[in-house]
This record gives sequence, structure tokens and C-alpha cells, in this order.
Amino acid sequence: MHQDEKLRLRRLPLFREMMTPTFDGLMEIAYAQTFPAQLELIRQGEYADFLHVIVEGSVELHAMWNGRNTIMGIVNPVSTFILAACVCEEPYLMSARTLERSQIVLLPVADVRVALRQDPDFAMAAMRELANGYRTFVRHAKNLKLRNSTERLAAYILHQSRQNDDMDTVTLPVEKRLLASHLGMTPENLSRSMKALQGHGIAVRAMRVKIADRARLAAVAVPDPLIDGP
Amino acid sequence: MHQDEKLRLRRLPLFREMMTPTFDGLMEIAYAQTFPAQLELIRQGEYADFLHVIVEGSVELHAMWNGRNTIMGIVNPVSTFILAACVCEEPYLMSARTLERSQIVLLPVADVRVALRQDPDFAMAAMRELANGYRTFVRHAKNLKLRNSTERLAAYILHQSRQNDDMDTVTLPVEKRLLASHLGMTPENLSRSMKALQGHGIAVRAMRVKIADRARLAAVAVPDPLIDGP
DNA sequence: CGTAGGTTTGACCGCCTTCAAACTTGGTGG
DNA sequence: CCACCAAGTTTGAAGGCGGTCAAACCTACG
Repeated sequence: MHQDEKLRLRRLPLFREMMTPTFDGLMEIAYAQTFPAQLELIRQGEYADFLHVIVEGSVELHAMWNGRNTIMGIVNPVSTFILAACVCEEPYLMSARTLERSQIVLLPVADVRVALRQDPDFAMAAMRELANGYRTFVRHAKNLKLRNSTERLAAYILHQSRQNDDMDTVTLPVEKRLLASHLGMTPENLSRSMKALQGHGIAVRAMRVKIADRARLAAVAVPDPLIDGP
Repeated sequence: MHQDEKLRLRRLPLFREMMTPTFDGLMEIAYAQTFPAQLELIRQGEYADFLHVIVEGSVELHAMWNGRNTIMGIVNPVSTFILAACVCEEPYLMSARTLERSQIVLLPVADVRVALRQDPDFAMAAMRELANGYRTFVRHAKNLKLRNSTERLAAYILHQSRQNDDMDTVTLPVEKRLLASHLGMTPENLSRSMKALQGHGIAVRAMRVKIADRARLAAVAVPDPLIDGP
């Protein structure tokens, strides 16, 4: 672990407020590792050995059942994943796979648990992290149950724009195939929804989506912080 | 708060391991209240004042958007809800309504937060509670994205049976209308799925579902602890 | 016994999926 | 630098799952 990596981790909400000795203790035994693209980091059903922190690259969380497959979320730097499985000592509900070459810091679960007990600030931060994860999936479920697929796509585009300073041009951060799965639709259907939205305020060229008329797009998406996030 | 109510709360996973002074302190300021059926306890978008513990009755968690409405979960005694909103100091993502006359213990959020900081055992228990809530909604989303509606119903029936000691007769705990919404389908479609499953190992009379051929039903549901829970 | 509300049924329609084929796109090696 | 290939994307046609609407049917409760 290099010094600057430690500093980047230290800025994370999960680690920001914890006491310095606890943090340094964790960093002693942490190790950073670089994985190639398309590598299965975690398989659903297995047990947690390490808390994962993604420092660079991107990771896809997906789930399988009976031969079907869906993307549950995409994790970008710098953030942690599978904290819940670490806390519960129960099997992962999702698998994780790198989307590109990624650098990931691994913290042994046993040590994380000790640190949680020793440091109330760390414990509170972990609670907030878990609560946020919980809320993310409540939103995901609301999105699926309350909106149809075109509405979900419209809301996604608007949300991406908000994340990027309300820019009028959004570049999709992942392949459309993956985005479709994340939004709970087929690639074909995403393509058609994209075309449908071209009559409602957007223009599309490859991975670039231009928001020409934000109001018309918002009339389809009906953005809501209780679904789309703040 | 009566002594026996305190004892029931004390047995909850969230309160079981905390220190006695912290627990007693919380109980000092807690108060139990009985609400009639169909009362809106919490409205989505508002902020948390109290951590709720349901002692008797049942509560429905639902969400609304753009005039549409869906049930996100049903909470039975004895358990807590909306811990996440309490921890985050952010608005509720879901509303809560009593399904029947219910007794609920209310703990002021500020006091809960103090107790969390003071008592590491309580903090760890809260973390586990949050992690379980997180996992519940990951499962809910997986169920919605990976199974079709008949498969979800079949899995629900098998799960209810498992909860009741693998009894061959399951009595639906809520109106079919509500169950349909929880499973992400319309009442009409639930009715049709129920009929479809009668060719796959079940017999239905009003709210009573008899599992005649568990293997055939399981062939439709393909039960999976990573979706249906343990 | 009557009524209100929940449930079922039927008809119809639309969203979404599936399958197949044509078309882009991006990366690789000649 | 261009040609080529594999992989991703779009398009079309067809069909099924699930939603909507309306009416008939239960059933629970006063």
C-alpha cells in the first residue's frame, strides 16, 4: 500500500472519521491488488473473506438464477462494496466482476470486525454506509415497480446529467447492453426506448446522449429524489 | 411501557445484546402507542422522528410515484422499521401504514443515536439489522428482475410454507390485492397465476393454499436461498 | 339478509421479449 | 493506414406476458 492510496482511502466516508490508530492498523494488513478486466472477484453464494474498496476502474454487481442473469449495480471509485455480507457473516447475494482493469484494496473481514468494535466512529460510519446501501436498493426496487422501461431510461439520463454538473451532453459510462440489464430491460428494448425518447427531448449518437429539451424529457421521467437519489 | 413489553423488546436481535443501562435508558423515554387499522404512520419524503418497533399487529411499507403505488414490504412483530432513515438523517423512501390495529413502540431518534455511540454492542446489532434490511431489498430486486410473476408467486407460497414448519396448507397472511402489489403484479394477474399453478401442484380455496405436489411447485419456483431467504 | 369490498373472469390491448438478420463500432494485424 | 474481424447495436416481425377495463361473482361483516 502506497502512501497516496492510503490518503485516498482516508477520504472515504467510511474511513474519514475513524481514529488514526484504527485506520493505520487496518492499513497495515490491507493490500492493494490490480485485477484485469472481466475477472470474477466474488461469486454469489460464497462467504466474505475481504471487504473490497475500489480505488480505480469499475466493478459490476450482478445476480444469477436459473440460467438468467441481471446487473444489480455498478460500483465506481472510490467506494466499498459487500460490507453487508461482511457484517452478517452470510453468503453474498450478488457476484462482482471487474468491467475494466481495476485496482482494489482488500481488507480482511476479521480485522474489519475488530476495528468496528474498537472504534465507535468507524462503527457509525459503517452504519451510514450500510444505510445508504439499503436505500440504494429500495430506490432500485421502487424504480422497477413504479416506472416502465422508457421512464426508467429517461430518469437515468437525467440523473447522469445531474451527476455531471447538469451538462447537456451525457456519455453513457457503460455499454448499452449492461445499462439495459441494470435498468431491467433487454438491449433491444433499450434501443427502442432510446429511439422513442428522441421524440421527447433527446438526440443520440453512439454513446453520446444530448439533452435538447430538458423539460420534455423530465415530463417522461418525472424525476424524484426518493427514487433517483439526491 | 409495561414490564412485559420491555421484555419482548429486549428479546429482539437489535436490543438483545446491548448493555442493560443503555437499554433501560432507552426504555425510560420510549412510549408504546396503539394505532387503529389503516393509519398512515409515516409518509415518504418526511424525516424520521422516531425509530418504530412493531409489537403487535402488522404494518405495510409502500411507495408512491406519479399516482402509482406499490407495496414494498410487510412488517410483522416483533421487529423494527425505518432504522435506515434514522441513521442517515435523510427523508423516508417509503410510507408506512397499519394493516390492522397495531401496537408500536416509539423511540426518539436523537436518543437512539446517543445510545448507538455509547454502546458498541448496540451499534453492532444495529449494523446487523441494517445489513439484513439491505439484503432483504437486494433479494426483492433479484426476485423482480429474475423471475416472472407466476414464478414469484410459486416461490412465495413455498417460502410461506417453510416459515410455517413446512406445513402443506398455507394461509395467506394478507389480502390477495396486497400480496399482488408486493409481488409486483396486479390482482387480476395474481388470480390468473394462482389458477395456472393449480396445474402445478397446488389447490386453492379462498385464502387457503394447499400444496399437493411440492416437487412440481418447486419446479416452477426453483427456490433459492439467495432470493427467497433462509 | 343486504351491502360493500375483495376476487375472479373475459376480452382486449400494449409493453416487452424473442429470434433473426442487418448494421455499427472498435480493436488488431497486415 | 487500411482491411478485417468480433462484438455490440439496431431493426423488423411475431408472440407472450402482464396490464386495463368492465362485469359477474364471492364473502365477510354489520
